[in-house]
Amino acid sequence: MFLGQFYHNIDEKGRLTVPARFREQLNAEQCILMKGFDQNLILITASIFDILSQKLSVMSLTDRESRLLKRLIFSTANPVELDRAGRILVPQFLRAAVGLESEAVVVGVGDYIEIWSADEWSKQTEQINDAQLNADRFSALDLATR
Amino acid sequence: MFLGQFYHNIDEKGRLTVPARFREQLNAEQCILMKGFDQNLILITASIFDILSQKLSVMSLTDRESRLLKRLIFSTANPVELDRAGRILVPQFLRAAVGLESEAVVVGVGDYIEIWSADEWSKQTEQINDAQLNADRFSALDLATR
DNA sequence: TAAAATGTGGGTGATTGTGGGAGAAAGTGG
DNA sequence: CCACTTTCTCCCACAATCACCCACATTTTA
Repeated sequence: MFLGQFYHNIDEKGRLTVPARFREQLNAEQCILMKGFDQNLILITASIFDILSQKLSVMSLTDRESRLLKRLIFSTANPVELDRAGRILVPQFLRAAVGLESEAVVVGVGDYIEIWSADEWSKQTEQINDAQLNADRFSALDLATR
Repeated sequence: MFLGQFYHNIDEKGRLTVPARFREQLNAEQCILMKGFDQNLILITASIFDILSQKLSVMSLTDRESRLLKRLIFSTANPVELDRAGRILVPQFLRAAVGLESEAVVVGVGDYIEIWSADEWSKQTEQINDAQLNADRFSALDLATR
């Protein structure tokens, strides 16, 4: 499980250090880097990506929305590997797509990892920290410890 | 069960001593430190956190609210361990999120533990101790001894 | 009163994040 | 097909941080 948030730099070559805590889970198998559904990138293991792609492949070709979704996922997906220092290379077109320059935030979201520009992430946390909104969201989750 | 409140210092390295009374219950399994729903942090055992994360993990990636909810929970959660002196390391971004500097209050709240900055805690106790408010505040909650 | 437990601080070696250099591979144009 | 530029891959170096250990004063327990 991927948890927490880490502020890391992207260097001039487009390399991004993956937090050490995440590496062990990622190094075991191949990883996919793709565009997310918000202004972010998603980094997932190949096995989780397979689950997604199987769900996509049963969707109908005649449905316009499902074709769009397939394009979004498959056309932006890139296999990536960690180098010896635990970094991935973020392709230029993905950096451009989400406004990633030098400051990035790597966020653990359970089964997968999100990568944000520092600017976009601070916009996110503003939404996340809106207490009143959260009260409503959590009531939907029925959050009890027992 | 976690009961009581304890004033402890956070040192320059961000370490916080967990009250000795709480340690035995926490040492038995891994713990998660995450942002709470008020201006505080929450320390819970992994087994309770798992209940939460399972509800979140089955939610769809295509639903905007689900993605926000996952971010809200997972991005602030951190696995922590007690060092030999019974302390946890509170990540810098969590300290910043709730204004934790040197003086902290560790509060037992039954199934979990809350961590407050001394300032925020005194605001809390003011509310709790405000008799005028308390007269009717909880009337909607059904609390009986049998 | 002695012994054990607790909260607090600091030192040290290992790990982590970051930057840059050199050679290999790939794309480009003549 | 060959030179040339650009990109990528692998390697090393360094600074900052972290995990682990020990020391010590104070409080609690026997």
